[in-house]
Amino acid sequence: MANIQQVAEKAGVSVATVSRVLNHAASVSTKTRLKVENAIKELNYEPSMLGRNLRNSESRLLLVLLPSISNPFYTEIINGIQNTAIANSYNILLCETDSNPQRENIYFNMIKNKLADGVISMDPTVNRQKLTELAESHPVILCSEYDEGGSVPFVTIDSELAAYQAVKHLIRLGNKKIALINSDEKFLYARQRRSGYERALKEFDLPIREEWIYHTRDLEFQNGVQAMRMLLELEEKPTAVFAVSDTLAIGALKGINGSGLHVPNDLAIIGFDNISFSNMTNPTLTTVSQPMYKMGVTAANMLIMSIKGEQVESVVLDHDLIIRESTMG
Amino acid sequence: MANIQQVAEKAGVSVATVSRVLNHAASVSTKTRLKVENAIKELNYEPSMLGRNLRNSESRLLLVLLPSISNPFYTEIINGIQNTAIANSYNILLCETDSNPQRENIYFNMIKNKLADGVISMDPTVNRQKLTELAESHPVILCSEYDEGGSVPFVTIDSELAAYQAVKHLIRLGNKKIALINSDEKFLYARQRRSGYERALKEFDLPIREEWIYHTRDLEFQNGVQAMRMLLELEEKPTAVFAVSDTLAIGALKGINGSGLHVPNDLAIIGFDNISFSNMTNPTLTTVSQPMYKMGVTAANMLIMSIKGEQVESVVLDHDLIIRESTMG
DNA sequence: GTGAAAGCGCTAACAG
DNA sequence: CTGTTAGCGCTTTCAC
Repeated sequence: MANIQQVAEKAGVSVATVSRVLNHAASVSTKTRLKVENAIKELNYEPSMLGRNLRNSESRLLLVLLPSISNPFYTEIINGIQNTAIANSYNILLCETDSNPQRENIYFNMIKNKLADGVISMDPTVNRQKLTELAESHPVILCSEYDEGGSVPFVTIDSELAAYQAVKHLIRLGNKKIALINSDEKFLYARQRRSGYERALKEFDLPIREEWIYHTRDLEFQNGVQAMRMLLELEEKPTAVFAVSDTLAIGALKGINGSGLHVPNDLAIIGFDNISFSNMTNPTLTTVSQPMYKMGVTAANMLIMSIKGEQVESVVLDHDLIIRESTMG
Repeated sequence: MANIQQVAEKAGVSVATVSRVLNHAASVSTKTRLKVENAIKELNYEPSMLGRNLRNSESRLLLVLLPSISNPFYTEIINGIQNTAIANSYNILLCETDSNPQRENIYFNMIKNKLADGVISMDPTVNRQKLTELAESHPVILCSEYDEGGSVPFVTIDSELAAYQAVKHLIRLGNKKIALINSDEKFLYARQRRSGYERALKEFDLPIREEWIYHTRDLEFQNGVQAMRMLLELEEKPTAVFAVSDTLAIGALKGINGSGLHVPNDLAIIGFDNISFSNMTNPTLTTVSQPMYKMGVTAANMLIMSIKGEQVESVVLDHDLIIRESTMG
């Protein structure tokens, strides 16, 4: 691979001039530019980002941290991020942390090392302290999951309200025994969604029973299946289930299908996220839709502003309850 | 952010010594090392990969090109790649091309620019000529989709055989009218799977009817739904369907569920890929399992060997037919 | 309008 | 065992 030196020699100019041509600087005569452009073509030259980045100390790369790409929830967000990034001449680096602190460290170092200009974290398991520390000297945006009272800007939805509305929908359908399939309450969204669930129950004077609240280890389907099995073994079975993610809800659906009970006739289900698969299940899944693409766009725009040194404010976006077959009993 | 110079000053040594400590070179006295390590800690120093990479002309980053992260098929492959990469002190850069040549170009340039050391492409829509050209001077491995008769090493499965076996399974169950939901036959795997489908039919003297072969635009669920609707409108309806991807098969399942027909009693379905969803559908989906994790591991190992300058041979891995409810009529 | 030269942060050869 | 120094590829003053 040719370098700028060789191009300069071939064109019979200095490296400075080649650099000027590359960066579309004004002060190059047409004649010289043509010579340089020809040399570039002939040598099949491509400028090295490494040299450029070192010099400019910017990489035009954005890091996107996510716990796992297996949850389709992230797909649309990433599209939003990616399109916005590209529109601003940035590229994105998708980094799966698998909630592994060691991997996390690797990626944090990439930021510190100037291999990336900023980071959008969607990983709720991320080490908060380290992230906050990083955010003091580097652009960081949180997406979806965030830090209550923290200093790092975020974009998210009102999880408490969304959960409240979802559960209220179940109550209006006549359900009095409503279970919650929650993930680990170390996550803020899990605490918020539980809180919304409880607010709705309280408002309608329905009891909050611990045995109807199941906590899963993570958001894989299988956990939903397992949760549902447990709930169906109870003396007093719930007549409706609110799951904090579609993956869990779909697993729950599977668990019910295996039990001879029918959704929505015997049991109503609501999920959360509106992943594409939630419209493919049988029955289709009622769910809370987050504006995923918009979240991605917003997060990326915030990050890019932050990289430019501008101040950014956190954003709370709107959600929707998408009513489908699983609550049409 | 401190640089190596400042660390050297603080420690009262030369930058070379600091570099030695950073790279765990043997020839540093314990006393000096301690001094340097202290200085590093005090200054909160992190070496810049940019400087290092420029010097070493390596980035220890591997590019992974995929058309879209929305197909869960890629998830496990990526896990395999990622784990292998990390075990060899590489990191991966996930790049969604959306089958967009412009994005592709960006990523190819990253390779040329030494921002990444090599690339694994899983994108069947990738510009073959450009990729082959790139492969002449840079490490490139194809994963899953490959170039027949091309020079770029690949790891894949025997799609023709897998399709043949899947269709044969349907025939053995007594089906004589078997439809194929295929993707665009510009893709090699699509041509191969069709070929396997036809071989099985011929072997049992079953007719190959064009109206039972449906081509989709891409692999999104919705295309499967659409395909199934078309097939169910035929005068002579098929009694079984082989779809070349689970996403299509799941869509087809959805299409059937909406029609009042029953799987597997009225219609059997086989998919391809064994994505995690395929076990969550109702009924669960019979499918061809590709060794996705192993494919990822193999591809990554091949790429790393190739980066080291070693010769690598293409690999064809084994597949399995996973029999589930959708063919248990 | 163009060139010479410094320097971004780091490593490695060489010298001592 | 440690320091000096050149140089990776590029951009950007500063002269001319």
